Amino acid sequence: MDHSALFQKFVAFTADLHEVSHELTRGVKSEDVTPVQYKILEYMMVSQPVTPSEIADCVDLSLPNTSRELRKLMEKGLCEKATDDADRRRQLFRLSTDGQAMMGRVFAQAQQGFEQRIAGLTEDELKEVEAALELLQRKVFQ
Amino acid sequence: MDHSALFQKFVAFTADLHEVSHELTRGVKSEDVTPVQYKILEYMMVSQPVTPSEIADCVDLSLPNTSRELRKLMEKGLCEKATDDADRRRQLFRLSTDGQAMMGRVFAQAQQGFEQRIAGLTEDELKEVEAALELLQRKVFQ
DNA sequence: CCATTTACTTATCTTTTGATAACAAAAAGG
DNA sequence: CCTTTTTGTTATCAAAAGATAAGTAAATGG
Repeated sequence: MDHSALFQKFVAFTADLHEVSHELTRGVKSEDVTPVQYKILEYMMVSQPVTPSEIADCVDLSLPNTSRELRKLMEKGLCEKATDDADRRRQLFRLSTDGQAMMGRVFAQAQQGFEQRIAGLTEDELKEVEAALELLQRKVFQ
Repeated sequence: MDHSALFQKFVAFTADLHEVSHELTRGVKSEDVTPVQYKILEYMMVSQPVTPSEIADCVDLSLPNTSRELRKLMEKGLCEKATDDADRRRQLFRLSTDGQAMMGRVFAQAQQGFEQRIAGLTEDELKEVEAALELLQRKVFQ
């Protein structure tokens, strides 16, 4: 198989997915968070609680800037901080009730957009989609 | 099929792909362009020539800000401007020789990273990957 | 103990990005 | 023609994000 052609398809695919996911989360701008702050909240949504170091790693932010954004998120009442009892240097951050609610709304809206996209598919086609997602993750993303 | 479960998988998939593509284009930071400028160059790479309006639409930038970034890219010698003869209001932008060369390097590096990821796959598996990409584009991205 | 390392914070400054107003030139359409 | 619309530019200001220096407190490891 021609690896270059496959790479081209991968690039086009990536561009398309990026556009779709951007469209699905478009509504977030109405809420009062910046893009970087949203990325932090999204990360908290999937792995809670998290330390500033973990966030800095995964969101690709310096530790001082992570600290600043976390402070802003706390001021907005979207997340909470607690000291780790096992290691009192570590700070554990999690979404507050409001933060959970907000991210819940965002995900619900994204899911609704996703549902519309797959609305016309049959059961068999849905299974194909699921299989394709799993195959790409397994073979390409590792 | 459970649509919520499928959506969860889609979210995880999107996050993974985002991470991979970020890793593949990591080396661009060494070149002297900002993230927004890189997006413009990437867009020019796939569709040339482009007008400021088209860029503004696709890269999600206001027209004044697009104009500013295009000026910076021209100052850096990465793209060129020419007036459309058919409609002299329209400005046609394309990559300069340097710009082509730079994006060529970026794509070559990304392709190299991609090759490593698929290095262990058999011919049949590569065909599966290609089929999965096409299926998702057809059924979900439209 | 005590020096060193780790985890985080605060403060400050620069760069990048976003938003808006005002303008110019070409085209479109009576 | 002459008004209106389209396309793009320039200028300016504010907000967001990046970078770096300096400092604190807790843990680690002789």
